[in-house]
Amino acid sequence: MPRNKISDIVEGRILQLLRWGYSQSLIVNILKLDGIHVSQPTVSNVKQKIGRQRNSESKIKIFRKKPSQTPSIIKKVIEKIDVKEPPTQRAIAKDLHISQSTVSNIIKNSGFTLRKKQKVQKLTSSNVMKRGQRSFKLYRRLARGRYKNFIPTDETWFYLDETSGRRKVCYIKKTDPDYDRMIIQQNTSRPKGFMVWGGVSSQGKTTLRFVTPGTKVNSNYYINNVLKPFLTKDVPRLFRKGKKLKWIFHQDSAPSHTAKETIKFLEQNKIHYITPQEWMPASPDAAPMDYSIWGHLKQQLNKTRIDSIEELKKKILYEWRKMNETRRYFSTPCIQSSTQIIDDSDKLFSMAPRFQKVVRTTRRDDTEISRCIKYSMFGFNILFWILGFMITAIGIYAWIEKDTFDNFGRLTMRGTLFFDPALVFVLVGVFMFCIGFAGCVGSLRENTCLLLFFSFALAIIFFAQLAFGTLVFIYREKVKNEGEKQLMIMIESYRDDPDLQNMIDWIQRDWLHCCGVNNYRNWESNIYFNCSSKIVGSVEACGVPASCCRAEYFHNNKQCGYGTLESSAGTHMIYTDGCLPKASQWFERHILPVAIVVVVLAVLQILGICFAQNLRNDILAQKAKWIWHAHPMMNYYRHQ
DNA sequence: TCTACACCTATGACTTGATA
DNA sequence: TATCAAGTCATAGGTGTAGA
Repeated sequence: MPRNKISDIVEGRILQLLRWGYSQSLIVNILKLDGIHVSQPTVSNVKQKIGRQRNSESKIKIFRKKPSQTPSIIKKVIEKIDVKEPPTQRAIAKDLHISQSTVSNIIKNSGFTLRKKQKVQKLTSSNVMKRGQRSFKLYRRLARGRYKNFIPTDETWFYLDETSGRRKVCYIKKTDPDYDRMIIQQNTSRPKGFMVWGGVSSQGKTTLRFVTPGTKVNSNYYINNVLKPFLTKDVPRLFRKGKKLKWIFHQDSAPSHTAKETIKFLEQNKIHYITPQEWMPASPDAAPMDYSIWGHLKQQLNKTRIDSIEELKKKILYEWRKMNETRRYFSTPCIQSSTQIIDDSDKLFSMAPRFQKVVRTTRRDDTEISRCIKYSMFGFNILFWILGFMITAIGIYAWIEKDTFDNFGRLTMRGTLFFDPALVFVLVGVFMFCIGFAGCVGSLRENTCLLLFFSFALAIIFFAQLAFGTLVFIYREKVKNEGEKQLMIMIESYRDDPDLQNMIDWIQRDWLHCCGVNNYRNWESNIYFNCSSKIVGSVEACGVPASCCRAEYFHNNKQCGYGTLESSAGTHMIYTDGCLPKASQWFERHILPVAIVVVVLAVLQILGICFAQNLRNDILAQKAKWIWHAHPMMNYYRHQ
């Protein structure tokens, strides 16, 4: 049962009644009449509570077993965090014998917020404009895996005071005027340090080159002490001749890099390099050395305190060597950084967090387009394409040869259209041509739309064949009757279409050695071979086509079929069996080869669909990267 | 019958270890 | 380092009961 605290009004009413001398039970009854339900112990508690308050100097104190957030503890916590370099919460908790969570709660309740001190990049309107002009061009050069050929290089300063192991956090109050700004670290004047040059690529990293303090890094120094050793030692090691990689030198637009002498040296040595016109200043995504590698290295150095320049050099070399295991991420032209960028109007907008996390990543990105599948698809489909083209050409030629206008006229004639072999050739050829074109060009040009069409068309053909086969099996009697009817139409049209005639002749004479649909007498249905044609003086009346003649008679007498339909005539010179039963027998005899052909066709179709989908998925995966690389400005402008 | 007290439960403030 | 869930503890209010 929930217990609600009695209100101050009820408490005041009880107190008033007690002062007037009413007993506790009477007070309960009086309050009941007023609609207030309290128990007698409650009245007793009020009486005792007031008594305690009178006896104590202050209000009722709340005693807890282990009060942690006491004023003194809170004060101590605030004293510890409200300094330039506060200790960790864990250390504070250990010191004050409270938990880290309690420290966190005290900090939060006291109105403090944690801020990480970071250096920030200043992005001028000029930088913004250059990004807009140059980003697309640069990212096009980096796209489709070409970034693997790049060697981004850069110099940076390492200072002793950056390696003191100091924490880069501070606590700030909402009332602080700098609350909405990042805390910008200021370098101390004339710190002890030196400059280091280095570079990374998908093939590995260069040797670090230390610049002697006090040396002037001009074009001469850059060529002799950096570029020449790089060309003679690093490049042969990283890009061996067998790899055939056209490596591209990636450097920023420092004065020594863009000097005429340096450019001349690069061109004389036929080095492909990023020109000053392509370089995007202050762009974390375009300068992995500046915003990722050096940052990572400095982060590692900052963890320990280093007291001398020599020690710093050793530590840098040690950390540089350790970066071997994460070599792959060097090849990705994007960085992990929480860099903030300030534009001219001092507005803050975040950019870098949108970039991929690559530092310390262990997951490998091995996705690429399979060349084997791509060129297999291309090779197979180009044959299919050429074959389709040839079949179409033959069909069109045959169709035109017959009589174009007559053919167009016959398009409207029901029942004979699909028995035109030329037209069948054209339709099949066009279909093969389209599918072959889609598969061939789609795989070669990595066009996902064409590949989708290709796989979709193949899938439709496959399922249509499957459905056709199933229906034929289920309705085999009906199909047989319908086939018989259509074949009879073909026989009736024998003299109307030369191609149809050639086809029927080939079936009867060369393939099945048959005559008519069910038997040779089916030819009576053709007007030219029907006995009634005798009236008009047709020589073929009461005969069968010459293709019905047995081979031994056909060579000697092309008219061996004449008169064979007459009742008195002999049939020993012609085939008397119909083509339909003969065809049935042929399939029964060749069931194994037919089945093999069907299975091979089905497998080829399924493989075609799988290959096309696989290739399409690979392309989409690569495109996702390409789109990301090609439009880094999308994220950038979104924050303006 | 009245009162004080023990005991029980609900509630809320607080602490703490685990974990993201 | 922040946050969550579970546990701890004090307080308020209800119930039952012993004692005056």
